[in-house]
Amino acid sequence: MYDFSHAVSPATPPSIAPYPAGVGGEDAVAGPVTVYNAGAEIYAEGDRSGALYRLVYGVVRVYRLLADGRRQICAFHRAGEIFGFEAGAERHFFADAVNPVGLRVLRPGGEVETSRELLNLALNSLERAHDHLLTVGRNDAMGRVAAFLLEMGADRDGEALREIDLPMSRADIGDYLGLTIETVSRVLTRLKSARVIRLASTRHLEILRRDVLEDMTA
Amino acid sequence: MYDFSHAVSPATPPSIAPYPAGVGGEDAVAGPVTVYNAGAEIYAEGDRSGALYRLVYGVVRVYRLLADGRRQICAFHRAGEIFGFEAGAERHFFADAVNPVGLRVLRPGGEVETSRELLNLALNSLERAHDHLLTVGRNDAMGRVAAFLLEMGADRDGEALREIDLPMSRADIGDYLGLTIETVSRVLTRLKSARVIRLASTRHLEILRRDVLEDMTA
DNA sequence: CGACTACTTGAAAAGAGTCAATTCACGTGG
DNA sequence: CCACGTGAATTGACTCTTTTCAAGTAGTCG
Repeated sequence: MYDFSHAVSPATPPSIAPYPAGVGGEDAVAGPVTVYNAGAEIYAEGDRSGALYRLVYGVVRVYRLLADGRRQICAFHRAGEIFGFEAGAERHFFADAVNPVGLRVLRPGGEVETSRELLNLALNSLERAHDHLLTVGRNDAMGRVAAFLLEMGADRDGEALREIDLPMSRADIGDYLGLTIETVSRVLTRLKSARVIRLASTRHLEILRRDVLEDMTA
Repeated sequence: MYDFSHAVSPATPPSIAPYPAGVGGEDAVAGPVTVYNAGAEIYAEGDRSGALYRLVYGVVRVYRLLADGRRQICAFHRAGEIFGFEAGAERHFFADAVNPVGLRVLRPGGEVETSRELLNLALNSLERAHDHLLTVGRNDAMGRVAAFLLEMGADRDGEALREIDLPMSRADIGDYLGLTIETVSRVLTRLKSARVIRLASTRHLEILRRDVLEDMTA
């Protein structure tokens, strides 16, 4: 089930930088941009899978929900990224908008080239999943938050950013890293006290000592 | 980019069984089986990627090594499984034989069908990675070990097995689950005391109460 | 039989979680 | 424009789990 009721009709398709070019390349016949409000669901577990999405702006969280309400966020996606890969005919994940989001639905044809590019995209997703597993599996709370900040503190080309906007809540960060919100908060406070970061406000920070963060990630 | 440049052209498009079907089906003109001793390296970080492997028998561990010696095992592969997917031209992982292993090297051609099947295989790997992330991210020690036992206590069709052989060490299990060997050992002892499992020997056990294990996984 | 490695067990310490109380930030309405 | 209410974030005190460090035991291979 796909609820578009909250989706506003696309304003103007913002032009975006070329990158994982290919499927739904920018210059190609780009479909309309669908817009979602913060918190709006993009797809849910049980939905029929198949469609892929290219994020034009905003941040999307992809997650699983457990019977007891616990949540594991698998990934945060940002502008330019493509998400929505699924192994089966049905979705096993939920995806929704962290903040206002605009995206394009990609409708892959059956061409050779497309299939290859899909493979590359899937392999990139796989790599990210493994990186994330490493973060969660082999780091203490400090290391996980450090890894998260470094991830958010780099643009898509890996270029380091000094200022970071965190559109997601502490709860989102906790569910991404396998920590409680209290622990996330305490770690950020410690990093602030140690002058590794500067917290301009709760959702906006500056990295003062990137090297220290990198050392924590191990 | 997925580099097929070194891939040899496929002999005969193998007929494929339904499921993670595919590339290098058993009955097709299968290449020679390469044999590895326990502990032998199949590939290493930095090796050129591209080749895929189909495991004929034995268990393979795929892992990452950190600068300080910590290790994160991403997956254990068993007979029938295909592994070796990588996003770049170079491998980011190590793979070696847990016990004596036999495998076939798969050489994908560039055909449409092949590329599609590769995509399916990659998506299955992705799904497994996400399952593993969930295990490690949202479970305590008991839950992780329970999930591990259920994983090892099922054959490739998901059929439940009562008796389990664990070819891997406690250290392997710990590095797979993000736990220390002591914790793994203690949890197994607790499960034994609670008569959830029976430990015939350190590497061989029997699941007495599968339902209890399932409840722990949440 | 002896040496080596894997595994188990125990006690103490560290880390993260839980519960609870504030504090903060922001949007709403007076 | 300010007061208030709501949800988010922080902080504190305490508990519980897991790690760490240290023996000790069991298996295995020569």
